[in-house]
Amino acid sequence: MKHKTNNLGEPKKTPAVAVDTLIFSVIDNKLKILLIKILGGAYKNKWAIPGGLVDTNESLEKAASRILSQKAGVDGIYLEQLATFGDPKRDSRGHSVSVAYFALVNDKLFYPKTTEYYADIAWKNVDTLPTMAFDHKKIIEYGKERLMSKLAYSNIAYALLPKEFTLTELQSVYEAVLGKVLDKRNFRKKVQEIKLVKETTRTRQLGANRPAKLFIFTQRHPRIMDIL
Amino acid sequence: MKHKTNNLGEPKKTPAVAVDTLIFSVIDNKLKILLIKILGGAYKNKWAIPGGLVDTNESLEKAASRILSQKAGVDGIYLEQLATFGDPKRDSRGHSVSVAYFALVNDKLFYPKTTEYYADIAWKNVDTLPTMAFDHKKIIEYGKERLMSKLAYSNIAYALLPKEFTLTELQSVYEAVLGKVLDKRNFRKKVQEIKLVKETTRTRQLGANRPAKLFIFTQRHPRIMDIL
DNA sequence: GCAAAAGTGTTTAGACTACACCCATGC
DNA sequence: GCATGGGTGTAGTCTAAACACTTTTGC
Repeated sequence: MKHKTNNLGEPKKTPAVAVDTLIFSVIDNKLKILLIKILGGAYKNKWAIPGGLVDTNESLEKAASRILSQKAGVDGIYLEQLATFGDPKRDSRGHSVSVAYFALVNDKLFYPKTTEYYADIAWKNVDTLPTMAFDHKKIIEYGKERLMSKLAYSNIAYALLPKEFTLTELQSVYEAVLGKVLDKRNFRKKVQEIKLVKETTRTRQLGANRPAKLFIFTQRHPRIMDIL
Repeated sequence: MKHKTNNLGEPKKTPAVAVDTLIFSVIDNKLKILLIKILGGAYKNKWAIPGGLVDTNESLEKAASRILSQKAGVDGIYLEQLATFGDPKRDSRGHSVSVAYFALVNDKLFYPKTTEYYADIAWKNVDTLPTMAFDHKKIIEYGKERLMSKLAYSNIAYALLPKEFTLTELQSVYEAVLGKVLDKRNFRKKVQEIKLVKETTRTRQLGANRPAKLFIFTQRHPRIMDIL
């Protein structure tokens, strides 16, 4: 906080500030995370979560959005701060403090495409990660825990689904994140009782079977509520 | 994360990194926080939570401990990361990112004494705060929320109490933090059922009344458990 | 009429809430 | 014997969990 200066009046040396963002989605009933492959340098060809340095006079949230937009082509998604990692050895090239963010997207919204910044970009299963650069494996584990608990006590699942969805789709998002099967009747009863979702008049039919009612979230803004 | 450099090979400019620590305690059945009064500069005589800049090659936790020890004479307490605040306007003197930590102490352990770094240091009621510097009021509110919820689903109350305590003392810590009265019978039943505490053979007698059994925490390390 | 996914209720056990009186002590 | 805080049990309500069959559709 206090901008102490040394006896030369120069600012004291502090670590660099970066933001790194975990982008989660549920695809094919699996919890996935968007990873990038590093182009060059000490960590060449290692996978990492997208991130970059924060500019002075830029807020952390703005930096996170800017970096995601510039480097991964991802825009306008739900973002929430996760935690800050500052171990001096987390990056072998010098001390940087990373403020980790946590984002949820509905995969239908966008397909990753490599940019000039990265060697590759891809959705990876969260529980079979490739070798990760820095302390990113730890950050992902931490983020997964957060996601699991937020799903249980808030409505953020809305960020993982399209506007309209079936209750089966909603349930399988929960099952993919939590890694366990849920009781269909109890689940449906609960999400309607607590007004997490409400039904529309529309239906969707995929195969040769009964059409499913389409539902929407009662609120598409983060809100605390007991779900499981 | 990535240490981008500009075309001169100089490191890109990022904000300064500080840590600020919320030190909570329950004193006289009130939730209090340890505040310092700033000595000079733009925020002279405003109150703030103790903090300071992080050195390069110093971890955030180490920086927090060091600063608390140097500047407030507080050592060896429970510390946990709260969140990071990075609004460019949070400090009028320049952009700094503050990693806020959250500490709990048993007031019996120490009495604040002013150091050369501050004009004053004192315990203040959390719900009647003086005018605060920076965005510290917001940080305190955030920390109070965290404390309230952690008390409900973990055993961290141990950090607010001495080794041995009565159930009445334990209950009033909960009541002070949560700001509401709890049912004595239900509270006692619960904390023993879930083995949050266990009784000792010792008792304590204060006034002209029945002596109270003394209890200890079953575990004095952070652990998740449903309490309320 | 059959395959495939959607949809729907009831029972049971455990947890949480509300609530009032006796106990041990010092003076 | 009275004032003070310590200590205890039960009944009613609510919530969570377990569980299986009927419906609608396309072919």
